[in-house]
Amino acid sequence: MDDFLTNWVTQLRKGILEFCILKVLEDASLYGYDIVRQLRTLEVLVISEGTIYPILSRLRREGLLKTYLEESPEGPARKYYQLTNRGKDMLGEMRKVWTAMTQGVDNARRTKGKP
Amino acid sequence: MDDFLTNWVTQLRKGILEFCILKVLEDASLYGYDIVRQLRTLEVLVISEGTIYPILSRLRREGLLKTYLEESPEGPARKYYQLTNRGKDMLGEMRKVWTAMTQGVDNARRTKGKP
DNA sequence: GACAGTACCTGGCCTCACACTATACTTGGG
DNA sequence: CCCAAGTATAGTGTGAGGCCAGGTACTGTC
Repeated sequence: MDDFLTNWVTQLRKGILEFCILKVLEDASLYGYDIVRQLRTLEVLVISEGTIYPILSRLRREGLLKTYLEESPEGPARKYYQLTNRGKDMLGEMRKVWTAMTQGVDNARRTKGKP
Repeated sequence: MDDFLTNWVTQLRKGILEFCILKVLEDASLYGYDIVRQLRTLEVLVISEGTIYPILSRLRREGLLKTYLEESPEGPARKYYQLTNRGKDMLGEMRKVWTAMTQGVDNARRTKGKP
């Protein structure tokens, strides 16, 4: 893929990842490694662990997520992430902005002088 | 508005601005100051000149836009920006990614194990 | 016991949006 | 005549986010 386009897609992902992480956590609590797999099912959001752990830490620091540990039958303990009330509220606000943004972009074109 | 949300919206804009600029230039050549006014009509994309000129320079450097000067009846000469062929092609690619991305995000949720 | 898979995390790099600032041309008021 | 306000373009510094590369550690298999 073209360099410019690759880079653009990276930029476009900014903010969107946070949004998607909160969205997948809306229905169920998940652990980091699993979130990566979830998002990987969306072609345009192929990410690695190095990308989402910093995001998860930040979201926890901001009070949008809380965590608890649980032992795993295969590998080290899993850290589950769960939406807080503040997280749920924020997700609602973000959804509004997202809707406005996508609709706005889709309608973006030169406003004609007179019809 | 909440600090976190404000910042998130800023991040979300990344990449989207470039896309919108190319989009508004698809129908007609415009000069920088006018592009700002065009995009300001979209509530979520309120930007200032300081934001758009670096983007325009970059897009021109990348060969997606070309420019020509034209005198103005009110103020200094205007620099009009126009899509190149490469710009048109790129816009097409970006549109595909944008569509895939927005649809992907809207479908983002926990994939159920078994129904 | 070496390897692959699972699971978590950090540091440094790059790019972008934005606030701030500077420049320059035109028009109208004191 | 100068100064303020509106038009128009441009550069710099800061801060934040995504990502690559790398590191740690636990479990089961050949």
